[in-house]
Amino acid sequence: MSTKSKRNLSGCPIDYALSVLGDRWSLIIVRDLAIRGAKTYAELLDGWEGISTNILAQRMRHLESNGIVEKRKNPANWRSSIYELTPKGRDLAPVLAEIILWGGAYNESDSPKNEAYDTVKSDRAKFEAAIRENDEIAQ
Amino acid sequence: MSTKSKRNLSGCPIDYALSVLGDRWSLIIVRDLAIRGAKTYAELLDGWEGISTNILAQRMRHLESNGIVEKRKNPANWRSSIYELTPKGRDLAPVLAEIILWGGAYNESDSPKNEAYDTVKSDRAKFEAAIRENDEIAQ
DNA sequence: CTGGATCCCAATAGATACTG
DNA sequence: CAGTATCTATTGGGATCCAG
Repeated sequence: MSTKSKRNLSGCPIDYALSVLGDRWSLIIVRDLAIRGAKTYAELLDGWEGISTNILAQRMRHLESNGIVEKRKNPANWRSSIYELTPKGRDLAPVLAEIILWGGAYNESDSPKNEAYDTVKSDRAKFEAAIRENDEIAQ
Repeated sequence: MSTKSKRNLSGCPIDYALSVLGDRWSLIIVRDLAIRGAKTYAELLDGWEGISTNILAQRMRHLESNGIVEKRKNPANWRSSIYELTPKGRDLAPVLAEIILWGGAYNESDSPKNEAYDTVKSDRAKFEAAIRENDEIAQ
């Protein structure tokens, strides 16, 4: 098992980013935490795409060990945990912004309704600030 | 087989981008075309990370069918083909830029020597313009 | 109940050898 | 040079099980 980082041989910053986020699910999870306001395992499971439990658990471990997310106890409900982005994770805001702009420009299908997707286009600084401050602009 | 797009159920622009680029290699290939000046299959094979031949062939087909790259004959050498980014592919420049900035900020290892990585930091517009114009700032 | 772990099985990714 | 063929390894979905 081992949370061995998927190897970043070249030292290239893109390769490094891919070693942390370069799979089909990690960035979806970041998106759910950053702009959909998901906070718990159950909320992450119940996303738009339907990740399975084993993959989610594995990715959360990977993201945690790479300093993207942090897990803490929910003070309001001791049975539940709260996941949140670290500053390193929140620094992905500009990456998310550019991906949303590119994906929005070339994807034919309609985006799901989410204020954030409009915000990126109309006021990108606001979008990024919201993620950085962990304010919810979401859903 | 089939170059079936890896499914973009949710319509989310991020999910769309991931359906095209969300694996360990596609963005590496885009990087090699955009900033390392690779143009042929052999040059792509001979990158910093060492992709294997079957994966490269498969990804090139996927990228081509998703409108990111274009293949044409090399006018100077009829036995060889030239791959290049389409405008859609070159529009990934801002995404690459943000990834390089993020990866550069958090990756401990030294980046390989490439002018482009310095250019992003010092003059981002120049970096993006170079990719958009298909000028080589590379290696 | 929430947050997983486990198992089974299908589908993909990948290394290496080889070919038109 | 630009791939394909083959074989192995890893990932992923879905159901179920289990611990706090």
